[in-house]
Amino acid sequence: MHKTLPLPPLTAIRVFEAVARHGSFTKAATELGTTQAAVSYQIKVLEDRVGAPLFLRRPRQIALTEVGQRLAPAVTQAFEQLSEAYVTARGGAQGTLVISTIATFASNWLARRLGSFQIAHPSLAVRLQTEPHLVDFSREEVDIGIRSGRGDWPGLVAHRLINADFTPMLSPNLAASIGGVKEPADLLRLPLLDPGDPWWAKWFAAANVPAEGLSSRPGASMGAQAYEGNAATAGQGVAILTPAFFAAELADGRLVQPFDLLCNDDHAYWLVYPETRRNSPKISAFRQWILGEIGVSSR
Amino acid sequence: MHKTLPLPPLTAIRVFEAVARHGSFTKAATELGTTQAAVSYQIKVLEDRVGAPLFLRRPRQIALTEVGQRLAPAVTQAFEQLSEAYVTARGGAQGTLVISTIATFASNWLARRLGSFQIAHPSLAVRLQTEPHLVDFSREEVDIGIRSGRGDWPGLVAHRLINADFTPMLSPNLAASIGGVKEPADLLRLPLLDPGDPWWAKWFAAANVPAEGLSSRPGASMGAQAYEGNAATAGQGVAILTPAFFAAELADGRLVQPFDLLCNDDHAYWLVYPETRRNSPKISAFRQWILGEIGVSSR
DNA sequence: TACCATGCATAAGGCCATTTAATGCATAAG
DNA sequence: CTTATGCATTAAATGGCCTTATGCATGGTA
Repeated sequence: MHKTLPLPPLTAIRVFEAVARHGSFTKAATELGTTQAAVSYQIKVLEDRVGAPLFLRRPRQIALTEVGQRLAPAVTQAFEQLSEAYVTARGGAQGTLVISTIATFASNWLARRLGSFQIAHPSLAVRLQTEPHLVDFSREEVDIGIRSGRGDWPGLVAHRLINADFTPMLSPNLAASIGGVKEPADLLRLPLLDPGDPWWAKWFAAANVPAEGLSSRPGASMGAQAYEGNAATAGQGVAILTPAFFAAELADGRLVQPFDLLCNDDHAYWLVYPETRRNSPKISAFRQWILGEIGVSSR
Repeated sequence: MHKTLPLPPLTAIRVFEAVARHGSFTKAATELGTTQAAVSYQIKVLEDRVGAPLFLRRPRQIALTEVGQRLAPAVTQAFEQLSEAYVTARGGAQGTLVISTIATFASNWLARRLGSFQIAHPSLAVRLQTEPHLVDFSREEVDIGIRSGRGDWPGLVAHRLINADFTPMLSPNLAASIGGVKEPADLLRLPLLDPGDPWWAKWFAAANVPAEGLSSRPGASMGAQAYEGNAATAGQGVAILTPAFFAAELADGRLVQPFDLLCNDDHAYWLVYPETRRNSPKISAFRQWILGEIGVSSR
């Protein structure tokens, strides 16, 4: 077993490296953005530690001693390696954006638009992972999250993206099958998708339609808007959905929203990330992009 | 031209290296001889600089992030290189002792005894260089000097080795050739080596012998005691020499010192080295050795 | 389930390493 | 001989870093 010799102060080594490279205290000071006196001091510190002079002080010029000559190349190399590793790490840190979100948002909103972000930031690799729970940024390697909630997470910055509004939606054909949906109560004559969803009760209450025993009605509980939206588009029933997630279907007529009445249960979808990383370039880039997208789509 | 990205604080990098190696803030703190809080602080500093977390904080355990994984090996390697270079430089600095002295001292005193120093310090390589002038330690790569003078050099430590006493010496045969040298004036009947040397005038004055026109007497001016000593041993004349330099010749009878009268001109031989290097191991070793030798030989 | 041990985060405060500014000194250049 | 360059040195100011103390979350244990 051998005891490791403690390294001399790294500041001194860094200064030495610069001096050795320039062959001048003054020039090294300039490169390091410090004063010649500080350089002189640090070299003295290092010489004390090494136990021998590192430079010969000739008038208007210094020269490495043998000891200095042996030390300098290795030190320079070590610093180059450090610098390279740091730059690489920093680059890598900025080159991949990991997004954690929930399946609904990913498939109904993000998937369609993410391409424009990647085109705008070709050097950024995006890794999209869908997870059921809000990620813990201190434990998982995730840059940003998109989650529903109230926007009050401690330590996190949260930007409201879209409200979790909901309203019934169905295919035009299904509506026509009963001669059109004129008033809320008409919906009860059609199969409801996932009738046990509390959103139904809430919406019918807001519409002043008595609707008991909803949960006992037949209907599959699929639990994710994406699936229910597909089912509704296929004409299998009426779904209660968030319009913002089905802007495309509404625009091209695959789905219709028979009533303007929107409900919401106080939740919204939020973009979240740690406060401490507010200024990370890739996070800023994504924030700027997604808020822009929201602005566009809500017009 | 590319602008070099300034490295993050090296303290933080060093701490990171230890943490990455141990996989623990606490253990790294122990290795570094500091507190866990300091480690936590430095890691945070570095994470700010890199722009991304380097560790995932799992309960009772941390793990490197991808960025951290990319950074860690290179950093460890760089520090190993630094450490190795430092140890090597330090070893080299302590492994060679450069002595600058004058020819007389080297040949008449040092050469005979240096062997015992090298035996006592087999790992120390000794480089002996003879130069006419007192070396400037800040300009020449020299560890210690041996010079004559008054011992009052600013910035240097000076140990008095031997006094530059002088007294006439000659071979026993030469003395016998005139029936023995009984009193100082007898010397004037023999050839003097380098009669122009001011030492002769000084010594005869001290001996109360009138001796004018010494410099006009024939005789070679060799200027170095070593040569004059040899000439005297060979019986070519009387030399005025420093007894300490000819202890061996006096001991075995090759030379005799006819009179006890010693003169000196206020000079002495000194061991000198920079004050700042007083504690350098190799300098201490040499100082201890040579002062010991002086003690022995002056007994 | 309650309690204890482990490990990292955070806040406040102090200290010392480092820096700066000013000056001196030696030498080379003009 | 004068000027310019470059390093050394000093004292004083600064702030980065460390320490102490405490909190928080988790995992192990009775």
